[in-house]
Amino acid sequence: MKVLTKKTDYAIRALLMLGSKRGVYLSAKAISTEQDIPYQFLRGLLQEMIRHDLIISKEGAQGGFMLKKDPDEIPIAQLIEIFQGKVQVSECMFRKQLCANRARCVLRHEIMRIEQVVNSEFDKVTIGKLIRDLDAANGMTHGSGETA
Amino acid sequence: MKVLTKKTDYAIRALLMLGSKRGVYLSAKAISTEQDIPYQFLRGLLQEMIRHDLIISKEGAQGGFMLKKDPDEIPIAQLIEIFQGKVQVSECMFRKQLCANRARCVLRHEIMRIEQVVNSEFDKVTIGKLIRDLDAANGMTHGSGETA
DNA sequence: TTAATTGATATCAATATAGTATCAGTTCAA
DNA sequence: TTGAACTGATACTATATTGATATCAATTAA
Repeated sequence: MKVLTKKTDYAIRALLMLGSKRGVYLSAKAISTEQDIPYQFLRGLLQEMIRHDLIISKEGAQGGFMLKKDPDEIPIAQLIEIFQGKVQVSECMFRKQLCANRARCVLRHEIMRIEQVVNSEFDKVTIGKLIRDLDAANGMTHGSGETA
Repeated sequence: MKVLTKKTDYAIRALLMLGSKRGVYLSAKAISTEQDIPYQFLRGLLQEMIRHDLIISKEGAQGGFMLKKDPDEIPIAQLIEIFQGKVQVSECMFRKQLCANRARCVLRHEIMRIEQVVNSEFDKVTIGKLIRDLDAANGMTHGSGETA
């Protein structure tokens, strides 16, 4: 069971890079090279993140991408939702079988509870938090701002 | 993001049925009909569960399947692992990028922590617990042992 | 003007998921 | 002792999802 697909993985890494260099435009090429993400694939992801108001872009030479939102307001739960769809345990598990003739379905309830736990965990981890964790780890042995 | 695939979903339902009728062999056909699971597909799942020592079978007329383990010792985490593979956040997320030259990787640590939370939640829910929840719900309006 | 860039889309390949078909072997019961 | 009701095993097909590539137009800075 793969929790994060490549799309989400790549998107997080791109955002970490954008979040580490605020105020300047980073090109898709630069991100692709630095993070070892397939160029055209990454561009699709960046477009998708523009549509979701996470980043902005500037066209033309010296153009690129920049964070639009505060990194602390980008939980990875949101990225999972964008690139993998909302967390759902299964389309309508148990419903036909068990919930047909009663209002409340304990199984579905149980399953939904887990769904919420999972989501809340992914909500706690934001791009901002990851950047700080990363800086702290880098700070032990390197100057700040590094990613490798 | 789909947490349970059809395989896991069907397997859980089959086990709930087997767990509700202990001591008798239920045929794949009976389970398939009752639970509305594609017959041959179900048979594959049952074989897989035999291999994992969850159930036993008896061949021939009046044959079928029976639980081998105590329902309380079958967490759905195990079924997810069997039919969808171990829960993993991503193949080796962040490792190349961030962990190359240091022992500890805070990001990976963060991600692994979530992995454990998810797993522990799925460990808490066993087939036995689901059967009891189900019986309790049925008991409110029906005789016990019903599944629909 | 031109090289560096994004916007938009079309296409493709690989993998995973879901489902079907077939045949051999076993067992119960008439 | 035969035949129907079963499981064991395996091969196959269809569809969806994931991962990746290619192309061309439009924009911008130098």
